[in-house]
Amino acid sequence: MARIKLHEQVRRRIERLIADQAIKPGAQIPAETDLAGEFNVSRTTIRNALNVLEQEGKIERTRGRGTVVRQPRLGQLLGRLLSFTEEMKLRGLTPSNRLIEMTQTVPSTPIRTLLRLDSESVWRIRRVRCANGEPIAIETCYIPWSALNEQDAENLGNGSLYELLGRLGRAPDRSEQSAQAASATPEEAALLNIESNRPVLRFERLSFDANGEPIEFVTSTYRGDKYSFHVLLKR
Amino acid sequence: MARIKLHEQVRRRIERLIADQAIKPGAQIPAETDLAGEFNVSRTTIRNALNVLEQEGKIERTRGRGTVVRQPRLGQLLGRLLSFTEEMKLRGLTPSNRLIEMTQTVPSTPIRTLLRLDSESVWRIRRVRCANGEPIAIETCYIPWSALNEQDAENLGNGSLYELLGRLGRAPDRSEQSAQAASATPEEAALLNIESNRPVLRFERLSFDANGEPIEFVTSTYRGDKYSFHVLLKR
DNA sequence: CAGTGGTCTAGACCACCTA
DNA sequence: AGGTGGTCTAGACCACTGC
Repeated sequence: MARIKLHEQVRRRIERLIADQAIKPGAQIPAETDLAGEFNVSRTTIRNALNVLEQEGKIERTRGRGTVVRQPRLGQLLGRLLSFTEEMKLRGLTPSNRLIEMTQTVPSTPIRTLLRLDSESVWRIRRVRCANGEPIAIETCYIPWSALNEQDAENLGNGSLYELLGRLGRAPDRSEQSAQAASATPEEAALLNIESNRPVLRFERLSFDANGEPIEFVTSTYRGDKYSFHVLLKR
Repeated sequence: MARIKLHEQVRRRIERLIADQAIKPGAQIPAETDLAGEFNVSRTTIRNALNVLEQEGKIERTRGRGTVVRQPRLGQLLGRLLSFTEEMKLRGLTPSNRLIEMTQTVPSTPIRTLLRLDSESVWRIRRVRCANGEPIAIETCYIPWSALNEQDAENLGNGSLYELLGRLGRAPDRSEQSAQAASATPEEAALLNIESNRPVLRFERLSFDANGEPIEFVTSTYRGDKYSFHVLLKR
């Protein structure tokens, strides 16, 4: 029986209120002390929950004034680590995948270094990622061989890799991600159904499990015209 | 007399230790309880300070194991709101500016809406941003007229806008930023000293002061070959 | 002025790691 | 078993807002 953290329970209940429009965008959320009383937890726990909601862009806090529900204005905000599947669902799109390649190889030295491997092999998984059936991105993902057996790997045609890794006890916990603008190579252009040299967003992501062990290295190429990346920054 | 927050004092002292290599990358930082004893503050205060350092990518915490100084591996990480000037300094580059345009205009409707203006005019400031003398980005920045007088504005050729706004009591506190890949327009290409249609990273940023009032809207176009954007994401 | 979120204290127990 | 960071409590005072 998995123990669910208190502040997570609180967060979900408030998220639910927002999603159901029980508290409408722009409207005020009860004060932190009131929430603490209602949920029968300490104010610290309430604040932990609200910190996450703030980071996700769902609420906005102002000292002396209160906390209000934000009306999402730009696209979906990405302040936390999400899988492609999760992200597309958040944006209200239906994700799907097309598996292009799934092989076991020994990767290049830089990738071996990032994944802290010597000469072990990895799974190399290439997928075209679609939203509402339309190709949005190409993802090439390197998973240490030891993390995945062949049978598990077979389900990846449709499923979420993060979900799978979670069931194996190696859920991603944090990642370093970089983004860069580039031109689509002919191969990318063909897979994404765009012309060569059109602008694309290229991401590299190195993810770690809760032990700080590298669990995946991913490069993704997103169509420049169909995708943008949003963050909330605090001073 | 400005009151400096306790956790900020603590953060700076630890940052100093890291910068001076008194604690080397990979080495362990004293436990939170020990730090609390040393600095004579509560553990909560220590944790507030460490949270920021973690978000900035300077330390890495693992439950049961401890906290170590991260060796920066990718480029500079951007988890917090920085000005161009600050960012370039962090990357060890020398920032400079070339002012292209500085006018007072009434902006288009979408920008008026973002800045919550009716028909008031704004300062429209276009600058080429350079690192070590080389053009890196074009920045077009819209500041509500009321926030800046003509004399202040004159210093912008060389100075930091954020510093100036801070002195006027309207320092940016948070911002919403989006990033997109695109092709350089002929004008952009000329200013950035690249060919037309080369990939660029286009950012839009809407910043707010501590009262939640919009203080600037900025669009920036960065050379795709000279710039990438890094973030640390937590699950 | 009362009410809000921001900061801070001094404890406590837990989950997890290393030895 | 002892030490670590993660969670949580029950208080307190402060800075700021808006009436």
